[in-house]
Amino acid sequence: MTATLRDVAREAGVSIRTVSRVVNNREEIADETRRRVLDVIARLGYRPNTLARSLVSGKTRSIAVVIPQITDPFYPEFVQGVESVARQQGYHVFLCNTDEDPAQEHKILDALASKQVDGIILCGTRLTPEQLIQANTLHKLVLITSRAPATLATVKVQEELGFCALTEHLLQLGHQQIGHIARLLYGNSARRDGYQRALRAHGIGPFHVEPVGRATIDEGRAAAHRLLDRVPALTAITCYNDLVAIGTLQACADRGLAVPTDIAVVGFDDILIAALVEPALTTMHVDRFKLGLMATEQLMQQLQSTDEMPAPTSCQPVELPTRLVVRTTCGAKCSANVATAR
Amino acid sequence: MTATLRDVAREAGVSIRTVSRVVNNREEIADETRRRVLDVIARLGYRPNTLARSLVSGKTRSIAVVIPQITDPFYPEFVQGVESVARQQGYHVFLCNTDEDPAQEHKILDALASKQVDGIILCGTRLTPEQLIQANTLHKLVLITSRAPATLATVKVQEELGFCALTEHLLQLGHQQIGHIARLLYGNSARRDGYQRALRAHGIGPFHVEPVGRATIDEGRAAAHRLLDRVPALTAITCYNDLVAIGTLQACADRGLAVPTDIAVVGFDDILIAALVEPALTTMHVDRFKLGLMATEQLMQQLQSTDEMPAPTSCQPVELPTRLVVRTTCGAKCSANVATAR
DNA sequence: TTGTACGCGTTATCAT
DNA sequence: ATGATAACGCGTACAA
Repeated sequence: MTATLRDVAREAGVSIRTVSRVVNNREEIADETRRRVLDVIARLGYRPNTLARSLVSGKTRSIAVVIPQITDPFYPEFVQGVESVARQQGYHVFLCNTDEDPAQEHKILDALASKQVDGIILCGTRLTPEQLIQANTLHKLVLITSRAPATLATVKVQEELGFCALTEHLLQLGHQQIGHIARLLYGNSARRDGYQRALRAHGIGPFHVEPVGRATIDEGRAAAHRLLDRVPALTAITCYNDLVAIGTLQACADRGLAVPTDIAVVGFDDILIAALVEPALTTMHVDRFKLGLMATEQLMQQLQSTDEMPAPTSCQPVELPTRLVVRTTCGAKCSANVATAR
Repeated sequence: MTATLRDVAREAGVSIRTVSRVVNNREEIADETRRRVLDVIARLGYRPNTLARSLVSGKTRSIAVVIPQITDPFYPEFVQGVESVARQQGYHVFLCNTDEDPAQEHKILDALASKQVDGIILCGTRLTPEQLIQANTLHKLVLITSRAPATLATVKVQEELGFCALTEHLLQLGHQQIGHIARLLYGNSARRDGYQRALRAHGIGPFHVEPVGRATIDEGRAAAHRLLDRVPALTAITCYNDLVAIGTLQACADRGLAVPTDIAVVGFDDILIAALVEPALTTMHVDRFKLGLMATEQLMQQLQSTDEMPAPTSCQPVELPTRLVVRTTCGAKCSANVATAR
């Protein structure tokens, strides 16, 4: 069906090796020969078989990006970043959704090992540290997470710092009763920690944390209702991310609470929708495209490292700063009122 | 480094062939032998090398989905659909962004041929019909588009029909001066055609079509301004998609036009944001996840077809219906007013 | 039930 | 400058 080196060689009356040389622009070849070979290549529509190449070289020039769900608004831009530097470097990208299921994630990693991908970017993993270390022996791995074994290559968003600054912003506006809707992973959350750290710095307590299972609009709405039922005096709610915040906005509307007059709401990530809802959401911007770039560059470094000359696996994880985006839902414009009101 | 069949064979004191049989659960093997082999496999952490397998079988069990941009809100759910049935069938998915650049698209298709992917789902292609037919000789191909050569396997959204129904809805509400913001590809657009068909059916003219280069919020906003400058009497604007419609909403706000009181606006696709903007957008729902499913199933059929028994390449393209979602921006609630007003 | 040997399409090592 | 040939890791006739 599709032409091989041998076909070209036979047709051009040269050896396989010669064709191979022409294809790879190797060494000197008689111009006359090269011309003839190139001619046959074009005529037969020959294309090198990457499979065979990879079998010999041990490299596939393909990587995988493993994420919970591409439909989560956080990931498309991230993946775009990954793919853009990957292709620029001649790599192709497998996309794998785990559906937030650890078992599925495990199966995927296993299958990718057989697939001989050169490296993996693993996001929002649900695996245990031990499993991650195990996976790292199998793959060249870059993790995108805030809770990772220190020995693994990691790129992280400054979640705790960012969320602390976000909460601090509300505190500056005079809020004292601040709640938080958290998404806990094995009981942990860097964002919740940031929330708590900010309150603690101001000597404010207790914490009002309400968990969601998944970080969706609907779960956010339900959680906000639970939280407000429990602590009606809240003047502000910090949300795990923008989707949850939008759900919270809906819950406030359900209860006839005006935002930001009666209560402030803030999100995290700054997804497209955040700027479009009414009232527009105050949030922390996370440059997800850049995060994808950074992760992939990190991975590429690992890929270029040899065994004798291992990459300077900077023990320090690469960190991506966040940026406060003040819109309407925090009531920043009303800061004077709030300040004088207390 | 990583164990091969030979390693396992040597270690277990059997032949390569025997190990191969165990791995593939082939034929009968003495339980004793199988046990011993499985034991060694586990101990050595052997994993079959898919590369080598593929080289022999001529199948990689990987497909590619080629799209303009994963950050376009249309695609994440589509890709999710693709990946879900692909994995279920044991296939992995390469994700390739063309950035809406025909040259890039061409390069990608070329590279994928070398990659030996088993099939490709090609969305929103910018290639010419001739190029597509050419590409189809190189790949098993499924197209997602409204403008495709009839001989190629295609899954299409009922864009013209859907847009016609959408426009009809506005006509039913009494609108007479209806504009359209179009995204033209080589001068064509199924959605614009639907708009025109609806008007024509009611004997209404002329058409008021304003083009955008890319279907984004910003371009939509600018186009809406141009359109309203040109035809201030418009009582409704139909937009190529929801992003453009949101831009149009912003343009209306810029001009102090109340929606839907002063002017109606409708979109297409029903992306998540459509329900969240204020006022909520009336639009046509396109089940993008299902579209992904359908495309992949179509491709799987092709993959299972042999040369002697070619797939019944249904000359008829598979079609996905759309569904009208009435929200606020069309002013359906005010239909009585509008009807009596004329 | 198990083993031998060849082929998949390339690259790379040695000759010539 | 060019050619024979051995890997790469696996599946599979064909033998035993």
